[in-house]
Amino acid sequence: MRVLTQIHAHILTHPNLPLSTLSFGLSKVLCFAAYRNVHYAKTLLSQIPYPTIFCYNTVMRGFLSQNPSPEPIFLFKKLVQRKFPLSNTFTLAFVLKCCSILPAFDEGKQMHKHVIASGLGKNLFVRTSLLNFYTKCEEAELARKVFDEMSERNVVAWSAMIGGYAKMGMVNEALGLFREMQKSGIEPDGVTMVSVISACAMAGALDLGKWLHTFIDKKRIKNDLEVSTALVNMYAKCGWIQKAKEVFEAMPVKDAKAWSSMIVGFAIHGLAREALETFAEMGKAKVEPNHVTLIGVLSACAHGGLVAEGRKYWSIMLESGIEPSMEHYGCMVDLFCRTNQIEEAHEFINNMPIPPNPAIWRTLFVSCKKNKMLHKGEIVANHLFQLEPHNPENYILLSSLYASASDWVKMSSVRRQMKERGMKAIPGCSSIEINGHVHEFVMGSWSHPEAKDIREVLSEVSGRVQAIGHEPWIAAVLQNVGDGEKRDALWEHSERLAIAYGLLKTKAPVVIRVVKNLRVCVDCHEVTKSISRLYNREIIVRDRIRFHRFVDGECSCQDFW
DNA sequence: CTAGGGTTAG
Repeated sequence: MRVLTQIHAHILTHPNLPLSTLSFGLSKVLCFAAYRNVHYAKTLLSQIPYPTIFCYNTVMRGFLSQNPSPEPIFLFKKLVQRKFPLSNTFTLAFVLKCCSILPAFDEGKQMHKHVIASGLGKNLFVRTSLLNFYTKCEEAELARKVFDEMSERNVVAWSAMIGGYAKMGMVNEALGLFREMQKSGIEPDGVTMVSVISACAMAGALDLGKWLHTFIDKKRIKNDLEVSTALVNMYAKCGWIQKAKEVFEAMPVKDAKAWSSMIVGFAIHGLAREALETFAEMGKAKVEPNHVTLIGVLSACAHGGLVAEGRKYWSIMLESGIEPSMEHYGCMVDLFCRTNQIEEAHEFINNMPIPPNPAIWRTLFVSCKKNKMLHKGEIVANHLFQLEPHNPENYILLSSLYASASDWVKMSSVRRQMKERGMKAIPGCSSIEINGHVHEFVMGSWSHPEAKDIREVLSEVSGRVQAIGHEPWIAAVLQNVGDGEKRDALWEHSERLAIAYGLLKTKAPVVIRVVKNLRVCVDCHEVTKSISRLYNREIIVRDRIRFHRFVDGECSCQDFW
């Protein structure tokens, strides 16, 4: 940098240099400065008599290589004002990238107009940047429009759209587009695979995920750090933790993200000891943990009920200079709550330096409900309703607090309020993958083509479960109806429909794997334990938070979830 | 000098 400033000074102290030489010299200095001190490069830009578009692009690129900054957008505005020099495809790509990083929706939309006006809209780089910008702003339809209007699409364009869908949570769209891509004859590469594997991880689609893994080997797609990490994550999120571990151990190089995936994987399976051992190994391997690693470690402690360890890792986190975020606080609150240290949890929340979010209050609320602390629960609910007056989940929770205390008057009142405000509960939904197809079951809905057979299986299961003395936990049903109807309602819970379908379509020793959008209720948990013993089947249920592995009447969570 | 990728509480 010192040399650069010397050259800069030299150029400026020779006023008789021809203008073109001056410009050229300063541009060269700017180029070198862009990555070292981008602000210096920006100053230089203003001193160059007639800067080329290349100079502007270089400074923009410099800003993009650093922390998120709107500078490239400002520079572009200058370009537009001065009408010189004219933008090229590189400029547009850089500015759009800046808009997606921030993200800056309005500026990006403006850029779309500039793209059209510039006549460079057909350029692949520009279009892909535009498409990526829209997905980062969660504008699925606008992104898809940009994609559909492309006259030619390469593997990058396809990957951008597939990955965009996956990140927006539109898993089926992502997987569907991957199939279309194959039909179109464009060969997927490692980047494409990472996006598709992530979509499988979200959907819990193990069979498809396994197929993709074979596909990678067969097509000799490079199994780099990102692909392997995505596979570890996918196997963990699809319930096959041993395979996740196997892929992880075979990785020649592991960075913080790879270690974090493995630790988080163990955590959601309730394998706290394994998660902590892996964290220790990570230390031995001299890989610095990041904030996500610590989320994994702390949530492992929470899932395992390890309070002392949780506190220990909390201080380790502070010592290693990781500033605790909402997620870290959430893990600690969860840790106290799961071990029924409600006062401790509440105090921890009150001492948070950042205002607690609804999720944190909900954690505390659920704990109050479990411990039948009606009064405290109402106080916590107040915080929740202040922050989120329009979230139906909060109404459901409060009414379940009253239901657990058999206070039907207050329960109905909450239900009525909910109805009056036009709010609907999110219905429970479970899915099971059979022969590569994901079958979805919604609570109480019998729209599946094989509904009749499923009913038969369920009534047989229900008979056998009751015969061994299962008492339905009817407090799980919120409706203010007779106990008989509550018993029936329990048998329509979505996970039972999915498990019944699994029993119907597969035979032992095939593992029944179910993914649920909400948490499992106490009664379903008990019933699934019984099914695993009575039918001698391993059943793995991924609920909204973690895994339950049912084998021979026991669950891996040891009734702690 | 340009576009697409992996880990994130409840």
